[in-house]
Amino acid sequence: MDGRFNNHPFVLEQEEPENGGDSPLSGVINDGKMTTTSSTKRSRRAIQKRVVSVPIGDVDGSRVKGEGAPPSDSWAWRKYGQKPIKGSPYPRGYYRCSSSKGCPARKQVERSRVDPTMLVITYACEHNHLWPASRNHNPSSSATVTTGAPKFPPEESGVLEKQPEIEPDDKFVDLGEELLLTTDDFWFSDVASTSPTVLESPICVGSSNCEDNLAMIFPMGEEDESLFADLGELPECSVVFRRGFLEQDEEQRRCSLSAAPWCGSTG
DNA sequence: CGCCTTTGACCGGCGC
DNA sequence: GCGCCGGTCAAAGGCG
Repeated sequence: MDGRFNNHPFVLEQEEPENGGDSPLSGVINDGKMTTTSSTKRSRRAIQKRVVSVPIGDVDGSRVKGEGAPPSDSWAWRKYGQKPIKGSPYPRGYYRCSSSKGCPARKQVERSRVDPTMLVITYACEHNHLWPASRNHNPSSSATVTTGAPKFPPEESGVLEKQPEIEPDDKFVDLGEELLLTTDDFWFSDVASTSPTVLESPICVGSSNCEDNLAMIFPMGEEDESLFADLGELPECSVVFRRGFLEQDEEQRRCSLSAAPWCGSTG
């Protein structure tokens, strides 16, 4: 994982809260209230998340609403909460995927403390449905998607020009009980397709599972089937998610902004 | 009419 | 055991 993702000048990284819990970042999923099925004993902090830094200039184009304008990814997000974060002058907004009712996908949007011009988006949980389902499903009827209508519908994914490496195809195909990944990485396609300047990288710092995770995310060849089989059993969240530290993210960003695209490849 | 945003309250987890 | 902080839910209001 030596910065194999440092293609992005900005940052992103997620880590495991092994610090003992100093991370100001807390998990999102695992809320026994709603998703008791998973019943993962992991504490909130143990949740894997993906942090993405996005220049506000790129996202605010979709819908500026005060604090952190939710980046316009291809999904419909509904804000369900906002809270001031200790130590941060900016509040954090909590968004939930509104494309699908049962979609566990969530994300936290907050402005970077160090770089007010940057938005730190923390994704948690993956969408359990095809692309913009429900309302935004129809490109022609692109409703008032909170953060933007599906810019790159699966069918038109081929139009992608800015992210040739990313193919926002169907993130996964819901075959009943299994979630099949039909493309490289749903997370990527989701985030990447959001804005051309989105910076995100699934960096697994000092994580032995790193490669494993990556394997789940990127490589998708003939082993797809077997992989899918596994995915079907694995909670999507635990498959591709990563935990992260906003704190670190900021620090790293700071570094990246300073010089290196990304410092502390392994924390 | 339906959906989304906003705000306050409540709950759980973690640290001291 | 207590206090603090983060995260989520629920209700009300506004807008399309």
